[in-house]
Amino acid sequence: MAKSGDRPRAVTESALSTLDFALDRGSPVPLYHQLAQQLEAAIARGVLAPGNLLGNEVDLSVRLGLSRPTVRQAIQSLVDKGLLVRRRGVGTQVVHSRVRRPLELSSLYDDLEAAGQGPTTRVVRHETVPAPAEAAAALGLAGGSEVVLLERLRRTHNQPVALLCNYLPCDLLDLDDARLESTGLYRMMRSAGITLHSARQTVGARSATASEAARLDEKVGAALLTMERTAYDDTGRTVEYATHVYRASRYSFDFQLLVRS
Amino acid sequence: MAKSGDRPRAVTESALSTLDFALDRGSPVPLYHQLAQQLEAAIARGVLAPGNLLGNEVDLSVRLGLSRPTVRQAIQSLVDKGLLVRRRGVGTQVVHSRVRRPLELSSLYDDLEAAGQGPTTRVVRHETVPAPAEAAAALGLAGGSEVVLLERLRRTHNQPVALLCNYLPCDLLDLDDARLESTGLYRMMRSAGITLHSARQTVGARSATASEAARLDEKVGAALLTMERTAYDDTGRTVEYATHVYRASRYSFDFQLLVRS
DNA sequence: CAGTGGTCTAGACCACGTA
DNA sequence: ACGTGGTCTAGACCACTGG
Repeated sequence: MAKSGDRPRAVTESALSTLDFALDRGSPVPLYHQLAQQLEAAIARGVLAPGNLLGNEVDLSVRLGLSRPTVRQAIQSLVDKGLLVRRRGVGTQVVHSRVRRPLELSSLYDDLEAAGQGPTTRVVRHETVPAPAEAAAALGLAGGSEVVLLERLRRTHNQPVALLCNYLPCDLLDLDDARLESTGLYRMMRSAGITLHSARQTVGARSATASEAARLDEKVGAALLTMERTAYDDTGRTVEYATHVYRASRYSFDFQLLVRS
Repeated sequence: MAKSGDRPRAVTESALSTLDFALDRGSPVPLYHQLAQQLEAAIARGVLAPGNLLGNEVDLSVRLGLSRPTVRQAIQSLVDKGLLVRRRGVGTQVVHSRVRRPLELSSLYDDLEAAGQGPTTRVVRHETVPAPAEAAAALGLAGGSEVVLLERLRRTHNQPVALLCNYLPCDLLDLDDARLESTGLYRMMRSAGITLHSARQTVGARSATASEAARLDEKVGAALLTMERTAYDDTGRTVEYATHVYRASRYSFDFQLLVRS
C-alpha cells in the first residue's frame, strides 16, 4: 500500500481519480445511467476495490461536468443494487463482500430466462377447463368459470426437474404449443404486449404423490419443493395463477436480499 | 381481461384534488416522505382507487407548494413499492390489483420481526466449535477455525416449526441465552452496532432425518423446507452462516416480486 | 397537436459523524 | 469545526403517448 506515515486515507481516497469516464451527451442513454454503468464496470474489474471511498459527490460532479443530483442519481442506483454504501460524515464506499453477482431476485426471472435456454419443456396438457377454486379466487373469477390449463414438464440434462401447472384467463393470449416449448410462457406474454409488473409467491415443500413421483422420476413420498404464484400485469390484471413442483434433489431457489433502510 | 366495462374509462380526473395533505416543514421527516406516506394511506383507505390517475406532477407540486423533484421523489418511492405505475404520455396511476399488503421480502425480516413476538425460541446448543467446511467457507475462515454454534428450536402455538442452526464468528458479539430467547439474534446484532446489509439465501427441500423428525414432531422422511443463509453487514463482513429447517406443514416462504424495468 | 413523465442544471441549507 | 451525504428549490428541455 502507501509507503509509510500516511493514514490509509491516501489509498482509499480514490482509484477513481485515475479513471476517466466517457460520457456521451448525444447518446439516448441517460447520463446518470452511463455513469452508473461505468462505475459498476470499474467495480467489477476491481479498479474500485471493496472498501474504497468514492470521493465526495460535489467534487465528482465538478470533475465530470455533471450536476450533483445527476451524480447522486447514478450513485443511488448502485446503492439500490447493493454495490455501494453511503455513510453520513464518512462517504460512499464500495461494498466489501463476496456477495455474488446479480443472481437477482428469484424465479419470475429465472423461469423467464431459462425458458429459451438449456432446459427443454414439453407441454403435457393444454385445454380449457372449469377453474378449480384456488385458481378462480386468484384470477378473480367466479368459481367454475372457464380458464386455460397448461401443464408442462421441464427437464435439464435429460432429467425432469419440474412440473409446471398454470391457469390463465381464457382470452389472455393465443398459446401455440410449439412456440410454448421453444420460447417460454413469459416471453410469449411479453411479445403479446403484456407487461408483467408484480407477482406474489409462496414457496413450500411436501411429499410427492404417486403421479408426481412417476412424472418426475422420484420415489413416492420424496420431498418436493412447491411454488405457488399469482402474477399481475401493469394494469393490475391477474394474468396467471400457477402451482409448480420441483424435484428438491435437483432444484432450489436462490436469491439475494438487501436490507432496506 | 376482466368481465366488462371499466377499462379505458377516462376516469375521474383525480379524487386526489379533494384530498388535503398536511405537510409539516418543521418535522424532521423529509417532505417527500410525508407526502409518500399520505399518498400511501390514501391508497390504503381506498380514497385513491385502483386505476385512478394521480394528476400531473407539475400541478401537484404547485398545489402542494413543493418543487417538482420533491413530488417526484415521493411518487417514485411508491412506484418502487409497486403501488403506482407511471406511463409516459399517460400519467401516474394507482396499481390496480389485489396485491397484498407489503408482506415485504422474505425471512431476513420475518425472522427478525417475529423474534420478539408470538413465537417462542429455546436455545438448544450454544458453544464454540471447530467450523464445519461449509460454515468456514461461508464465513471466510480457515477450515477448522473456531466459531460459535447456535442451535435454537422455534415454536408457535406450542408447536415446533423450525430448527435454526447458526454459525457466527467468535468475536462478533456476546450472546446471552436469555436475551437470545426473548429478543432474537438479529435484534441483538443491531443493538451491538452491527448493521445488516445483505444476505444470500437458498431455499430447498429434503426429507427429515430421525433426529430432525423427533425434534420437530414430524415423521421420519417427512418433507421439510430448508433454508441456507449467509449474511453480511455494511462493511462487508460476513456475520452469519445459517442452515435452518422448517416443518413444511406449518411454514412456507411468502414474498412479492416486482419486475424491475 | 398538446400533455405527460424523463432527464438535467446550479445553486441552497440542514443533519449527522468524525475528529 | 468540518466534511459528508440528505434534502429541497425553481426553473429548463426532451421523448414519448395520445387524440
